[in-house]
Amino acid sequence: MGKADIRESQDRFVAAWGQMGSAWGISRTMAEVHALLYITGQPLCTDDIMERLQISRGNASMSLRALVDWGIVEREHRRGDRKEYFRAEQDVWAMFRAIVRERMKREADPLRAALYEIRDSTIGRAGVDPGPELASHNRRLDELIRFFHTLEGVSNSFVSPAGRGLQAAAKILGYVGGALSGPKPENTEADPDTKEAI
Amino acid sequence: MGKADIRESQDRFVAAWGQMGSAWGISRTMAEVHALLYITGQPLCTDDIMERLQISRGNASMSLRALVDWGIVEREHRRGDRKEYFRAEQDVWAMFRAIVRERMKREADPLRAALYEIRDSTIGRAGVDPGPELASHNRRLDELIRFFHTLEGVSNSFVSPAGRGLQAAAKILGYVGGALSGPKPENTEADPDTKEAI
DNA sequence: GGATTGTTTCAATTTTTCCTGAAAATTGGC
DNA sequence: GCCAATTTTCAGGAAAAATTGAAACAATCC
Repeated sequence: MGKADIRESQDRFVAAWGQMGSAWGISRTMAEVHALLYITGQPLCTDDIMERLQISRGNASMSLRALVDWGIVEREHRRGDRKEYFRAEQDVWAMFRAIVRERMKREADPLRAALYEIRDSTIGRAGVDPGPELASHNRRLDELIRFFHTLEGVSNSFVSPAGRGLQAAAKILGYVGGALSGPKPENTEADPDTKEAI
Repeated sequence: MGKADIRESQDRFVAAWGQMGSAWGISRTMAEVHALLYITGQPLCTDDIMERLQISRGNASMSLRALVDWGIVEREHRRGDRKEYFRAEQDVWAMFRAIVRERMKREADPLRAALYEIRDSTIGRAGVDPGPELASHNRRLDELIRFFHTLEGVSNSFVSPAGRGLQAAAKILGYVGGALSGPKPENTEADPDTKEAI
């Protein structure tokens, strides 16, 4: 179990993480850079990363910046050294929260906005019978909107700091589960309008 | 608000859903086919879909099969008609559960298996001091494994049928939240070993 | 303030993924 | 069992995404 073994183990982790990333719409390299920073636990500079992953400077720079934007990697400076170093968030739950926060913001929110927009421009004039086809079209859009609304509520409370967020999210989920089928869980004062709850 | 308006509204939904899909590692077309089936609510045949989305027969066939594999679209036959028709799951939560189930199975499970494999081949000989570097490497892997273990537990209970699943998932989440910081929530008998819980 | 070290940007290229269309296989009706 | 309608497969081509590398830019030191 020497340094070489650890290095190989790290490389395997990097590969596995990179593969997972690409299944989730994240560029393989970006996921690999993150994996490397996480698994080494050390702050690394651009050159370290380029060498270790055999990627170009441009690619490393882009990936690092994206990771910093996502909030799961941070820059670090050292006195007497002009290089920038990068360090990955080491708390897995904090990392997960950052990812959820970011993906909701980038993907779910715009989709929800689009859904509202679509519904509002098709809902038909007030007082006029929409006809069965439009009615069920609107119903489907509404159900989806409701779903995303709930999802956003759960995610918002989850994303708030520390374990508190997890418990808040659990509460809302429990409430939603209750509302969907069967009696409410006891001891829950969470608002069904999940956006405001917690 | 005529048929043409509904059609346009559907098209906009299809486009929005397709875009979201591609951000999540699902081919745009596959997401669009699903969107079309969901938003029309009607069973459609391959030709309907080809024409509406302007895609090739091969593409339509592949996308439909994938959707069926995912469990969010089902085949439908009609007497005296050799065509196959396809109908999308209309319950948004059921759809979400199917997606979670499938993605866990395809991506999280293999990753977790890989993590175990990596850890077990690097953990060092029993009784031999691993040294600080290997120790913290192993700790990081373990934390990740624990995280995925928990995630799997939450997802497994969630994925079980109906609102029950949601509540079960909420319970586990609440427990995890409690364990991570602060006191346990009351009224929770969920096993911390989430895999077996529920 | 100029030299040096380090970072970012982006057009060109490579790689990957997706899609097409026609051929092969399958299915249902008779 | 045969035929025609329908579906599936897959090699090749098209489109999209990721990556490189070099030039522009920025920061730091002396």
